[in-house]
Amino acid sequence: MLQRFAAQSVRTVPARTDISQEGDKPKDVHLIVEGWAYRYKELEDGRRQILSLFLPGDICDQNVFILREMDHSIGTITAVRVAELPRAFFDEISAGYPRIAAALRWETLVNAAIEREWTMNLGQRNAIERMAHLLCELFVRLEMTGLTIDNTCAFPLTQADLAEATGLSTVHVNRTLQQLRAHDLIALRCKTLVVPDLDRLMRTGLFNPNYLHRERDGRQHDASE
Amino acid sequence: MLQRFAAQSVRTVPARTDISQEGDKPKDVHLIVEGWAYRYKELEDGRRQILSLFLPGDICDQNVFILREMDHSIGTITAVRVAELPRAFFDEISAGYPRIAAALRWETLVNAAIEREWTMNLGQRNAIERMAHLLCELFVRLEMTGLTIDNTCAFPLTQADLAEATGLSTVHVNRTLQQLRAHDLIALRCKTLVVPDLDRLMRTGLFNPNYLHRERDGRQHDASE
DNA sequence: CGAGAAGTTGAAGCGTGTCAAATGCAGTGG
DNA sequence: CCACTGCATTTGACACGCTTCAACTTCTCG
Repeated sequence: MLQRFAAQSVRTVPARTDISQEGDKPKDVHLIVEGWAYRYKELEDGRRQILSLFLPGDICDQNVFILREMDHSIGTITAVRVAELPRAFFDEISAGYPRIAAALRWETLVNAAIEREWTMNLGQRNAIERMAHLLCELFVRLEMTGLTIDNTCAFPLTQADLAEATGLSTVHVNRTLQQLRAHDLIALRCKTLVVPDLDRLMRTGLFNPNYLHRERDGRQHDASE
Repeated sequence: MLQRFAAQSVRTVPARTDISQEGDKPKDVHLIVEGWAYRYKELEDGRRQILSLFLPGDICDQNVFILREMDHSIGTITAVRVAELPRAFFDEISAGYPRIAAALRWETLVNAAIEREWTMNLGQRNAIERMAHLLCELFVRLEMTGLTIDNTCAFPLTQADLAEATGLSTVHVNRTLQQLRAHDLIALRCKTLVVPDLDRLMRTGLFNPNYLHRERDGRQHDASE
């Protein structure tokens, strides 16, 4: 359903490039068709925090055009194919396609829930749990979009990226990954992640997938109830 | 504009009570009319994280009824007067009141931005910065709703609450507050916060208020552009 | 084949957490 | 009005998880 509209204007952005920056006037909304991107923010002194990761199928900032300026930046990790959804697209949807509008609202809610779980992660989990949790989340999200094969998925993040996402230093990320490897919880080499036993990884990350609301992709919501 | 609808069903919830809990089926959306509340989540082993604070005028979880179950809980800090907004309310708005619908979407976006700034806070700022930032945010938000008098506001959070919001231990919260007091950045006694020099507090918290999008309350947005 | 980026390692320091006990404060009942 | 209870705040001593710094190694790619 989205595909039809999305096909409109797809462009390719190279790896490690900003799609939009803090302070910009928001224009289009971006749908990630292929590749990985991330939302981040930085302090004056250079400290950076990755706030969310966008995987194929994710919509970056629904409704942003309502705001006067962006309060964060969005950058790519890999080369990314993005569809640019103009404001008119959303107006049209909300005027004539209640089912799709509901699906979009559902997407927004799930993204918010994911961001909250990240806050939980940073506030309450220690390094190992935090890393395990992040890896679980990414694996499960990729699985939902059919981007895993058995217990394997592509994993383009560097250890420096993981550090900015988890609020740890790169050195400690390295040591944490080694610990996870030592316990056979993951294998991570050559931009490829293998999770031999997802349940065990979930347990070490205190990962409870409820917040991803995997029920049935949010399509039924306006139909039922 | 909201008042009219909100007046419908206002009820009072005592302090330190859950309004809704993780796992519940979401029903109504809550508008805080008076008092403070918070969104939180906890791990199996009891660690708790406060994810957001709701002040008078805030709407707790727009559109939640789209989800099958709550992925977090909401509880009160003080006694709270809440208006319960039924699903029908939102349907009505989005059908016939585009301006209000836009204002509601704006509210959602600002809340999301605030939650993201909290992630930034937990991931990148140290104890002093973190605490200073949180106090700045609360002070400014209260100021926006006219709930400050000069440089003073009510402040019902306990140090244990602050600990759960900042991801610090209560002991360290206590020491951090003492440091802030020692530098004359705050005075905090008897549930009252005084900020003698907001600019200095902002600087020590690396606080940049952009993310609150204070421009003009989001009312003009559907009119202009 | 060379150069820069990504990953790895060790040693030392410090910011926060933990534990435990003391103090202060508010509400309750006698 | 005072003793009693329980919660919030404060303090000290100690432990440890994580950061920092700096060097080294291994990959990746032109």
